[in-house]
Amino acid sequence: MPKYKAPRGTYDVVPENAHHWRFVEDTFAELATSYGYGEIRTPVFEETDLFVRSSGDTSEVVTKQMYTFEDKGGRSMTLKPEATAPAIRACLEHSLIGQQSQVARVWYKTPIFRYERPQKGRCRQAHQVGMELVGSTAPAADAEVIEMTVRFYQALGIKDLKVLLNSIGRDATRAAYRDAIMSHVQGWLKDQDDEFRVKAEKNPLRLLDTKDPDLLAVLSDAPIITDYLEDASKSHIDEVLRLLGAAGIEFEYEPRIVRGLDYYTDTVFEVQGMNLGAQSALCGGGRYDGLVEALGGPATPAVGAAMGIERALIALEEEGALPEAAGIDMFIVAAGDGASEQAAALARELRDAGLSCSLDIDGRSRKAQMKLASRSGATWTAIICDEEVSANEVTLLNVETGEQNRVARAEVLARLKS
RNA sequence: GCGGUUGUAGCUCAGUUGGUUAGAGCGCCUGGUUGUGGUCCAGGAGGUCGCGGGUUCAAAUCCCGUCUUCCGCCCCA
Repeated sequence: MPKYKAPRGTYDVVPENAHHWRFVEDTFAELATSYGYGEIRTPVFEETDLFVRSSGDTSEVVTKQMYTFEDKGGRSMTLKPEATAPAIRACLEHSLIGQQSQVARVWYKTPIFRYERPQKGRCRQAHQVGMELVGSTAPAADAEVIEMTVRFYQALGIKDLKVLLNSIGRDATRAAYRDAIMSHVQGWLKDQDDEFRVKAEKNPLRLLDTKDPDLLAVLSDAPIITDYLEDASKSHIDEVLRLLGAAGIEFEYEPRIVRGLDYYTDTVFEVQGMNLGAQSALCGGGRYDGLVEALGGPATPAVGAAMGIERALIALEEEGALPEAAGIDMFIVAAGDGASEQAAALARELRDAGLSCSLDIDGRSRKAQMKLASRSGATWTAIICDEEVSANEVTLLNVETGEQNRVARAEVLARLKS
């Protein structure tokens, strides 16, 4: 009916739902703060090259999904399709990292933009929270980030999930494994259409997370990347697994997990929800020891993760774990001569004292106002009608208990606080 | 980007083989009854049937296009 609608793949968050978002965002902010992470905010757009460099110029995101435009100065800009590269860029720019042995821990909350075919849990403007731990090669860094993601979902109340973990090693491992996997699928690949051929050519590892049953069958006895790991990678992931075990984190080692962005090295992981349909990934992350250098900084190790807010909300809804909206403290019902002035004065007094309250401003009937009070979810209803005005009193109704008292106007605040 | 699906009041949906002023429930507003939400009673507002074109004497209903939704693929958070 309205002429204008939110663009395809976008949506509005209205007051009815906004507290769900606040819940997820606040939960993450508190968690990250408790781990000593500081918040970082970066622009919604960056130079296009930043993302091409970081995500890889053959990645799906870069080749097909970016919102790229030329600004009036002729520069190519892109709405951020992911949050890690901008965060690292900002850390470098402000010298939060780059000094020797310097470790930075940052968290963020941001929209991301990808031109995709919308589906449930997949929007063109999506939102993520996430963190980056930059400057450490220690397996404890990987473990810390993974532990944080798990505790995040625990804190939200999402129970139905699993943590999938893998190591994809470094360049040498991937080169060797790429050859191994290609020769394994070669026979099958010959009879396939271009879709698989192109994919295999660009990045054979991506064949691993296919849903195609034929390919899955072919892959069932394929070599696994774990057998190609170099000693350093092997001992690194072993230690990560040991630390997670010691922290009581449940996970599955899954050699078929790979990531879509090219910058990952060694540890990669994913948290999957159970009820999300095709968009099962709640969270993705891993180690990216080459990214800082690729963005022009000194060689600096790093590990991080990003969690989709929309998907967390879907998971919460599926599990019936969305929080109730908090009501205001008081609704003031006023009817009769001088009542509305009294009500306005009382409202000011309450607000000065840090309490929230609302009232009717359109002169509705007492019944209508009582209805508004009920719907507002207020803990208290104050009634100021003729009798109360002349006696300089207020009737206080505790909505939960049904208890009701007339108290002197001056005592209202004290009564609420007791 | 590919295949499919959806679209009628704020919400959930009816609307028969094309046929007069497009309906219901819930919600919303007003009044009445209980000093005061709830209940009950009476009344009311709100839709160019996603949008555009076509066929027809006549289109929510048939055809074409387009947008949107959701599902699968793809991709990923």
